[in-house]
Amino acid sequence: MNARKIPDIIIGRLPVYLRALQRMADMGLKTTSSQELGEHVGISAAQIRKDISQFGEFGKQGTGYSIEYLNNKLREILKVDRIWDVIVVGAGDMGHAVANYQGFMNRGFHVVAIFDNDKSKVGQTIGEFTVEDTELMIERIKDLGVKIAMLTVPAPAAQAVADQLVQAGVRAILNYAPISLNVPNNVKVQYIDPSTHLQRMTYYL
Amino acid sequence: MNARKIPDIIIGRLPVYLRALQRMADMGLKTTSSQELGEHVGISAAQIRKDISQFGEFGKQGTGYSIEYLNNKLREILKVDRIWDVIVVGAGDMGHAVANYQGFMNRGFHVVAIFDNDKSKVGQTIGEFTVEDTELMIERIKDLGVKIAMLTVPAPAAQAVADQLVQAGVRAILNYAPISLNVPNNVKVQYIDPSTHLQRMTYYL
DNA sequence: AAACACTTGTACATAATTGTACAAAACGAG
DNA sequence: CTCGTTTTGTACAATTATGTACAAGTGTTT
Repeated sequence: MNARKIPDIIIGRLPVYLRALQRMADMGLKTTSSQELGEHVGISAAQIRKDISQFGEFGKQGTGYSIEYLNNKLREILKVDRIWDVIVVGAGDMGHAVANYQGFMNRGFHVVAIFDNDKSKVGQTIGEFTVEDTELMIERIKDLGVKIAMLTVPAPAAQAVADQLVQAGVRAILNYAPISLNVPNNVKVQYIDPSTHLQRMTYYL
Repeated sequence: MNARKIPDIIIGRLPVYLRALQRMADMGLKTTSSQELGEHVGISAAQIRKDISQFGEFGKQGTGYSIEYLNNKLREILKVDRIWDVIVVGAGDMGHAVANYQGFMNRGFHVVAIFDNDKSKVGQTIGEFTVEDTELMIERIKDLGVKIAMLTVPAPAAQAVADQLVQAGVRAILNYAPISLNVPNNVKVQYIDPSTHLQRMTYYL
């Protein structure tokens, strides 16, 4: 695969480039430059060129990058040139919103099931899904072979659920609960905590 | 104020420390150490000590940090030792979830209004709120003096709404729309795009 | 076909971030 | 009160990330 180790900070920028490229492609544009892309995403042109060049020479001097080609390459690099099945744990307001969100289409993800431990929620329908019992979750995840989970349970329950997910073979967790999770080294966690994001901005107000 | 300029990467970690400290305080704990706090949040003890020491000498050798005191200091530094009014734009599934989210309490934020441009949604109730018309948004924001907005509109509408928010005096935007926003330098934006977060993890799968 | 404008990929320089190590302070045990 | 343990805050070193500058390739215009 990729010979040398790519810094995670670069990996973190690639989805942002990809999002902008997909938008350009949707608008029917054919080529772009590091300059133009940089203006869209708020990152310097040199940075973008250096990031992209970690993975190969995808541009052409004088003309820039083919949007379609770079788009495909980035999807390949990020392994979203396929569809990943994803489960949602927690059928509260956030679980509803995430399960119904149409924005995963075309980004490489597909929600296949939603779980909750509240018996009064089990069996309810959310969009096209029926809420399943958390008690059966580990087996279901193993059967489905799902590697990615979104966690929308209350904070006090999050670590216990994360432990179950790890046990079931999940390798990536998108955690909406406002708490840091402890997981083994081979499991990745990303955090979405609106309060944390807001607090990062109030410092500057 | 603070004499020297603090790097943004440090500011970004403070809300994570604060979240862990509030949790410890809720559990009735009185003191902690950079070591212990680091284990909770997954950051090295030295890093935490250095980050905190940017703002003063809040710890005591041999015993560590008073949780209550450090908690208060961080809230002060991040300016969440007060309650900030926040508005939500976009009354879709995500707008609903965000407006009803109870997790902003005790973190320094209070949702005061929700807007949508869809006339069929205007007037509907969401929890304790009544959806207001985006056409009247700028005036309402100015009247309320709101400085923080959460953007949960579809991507194609996001930039136009952001422009209106800036015009109304908003200084911090939490953007749930999957698109990069262009705003003046004195306005901060934070992004929440689950697909982007997921794509950052699939690279490692 | 020469001149020009544009743009990449990278070498090199600069800046920012993180890690290491330790003096100094605090506290409890004996 | 002395010794041993703990833990902070910081000086210094190492690493990582970003910015600058430019040779070289591409296409367009005259």
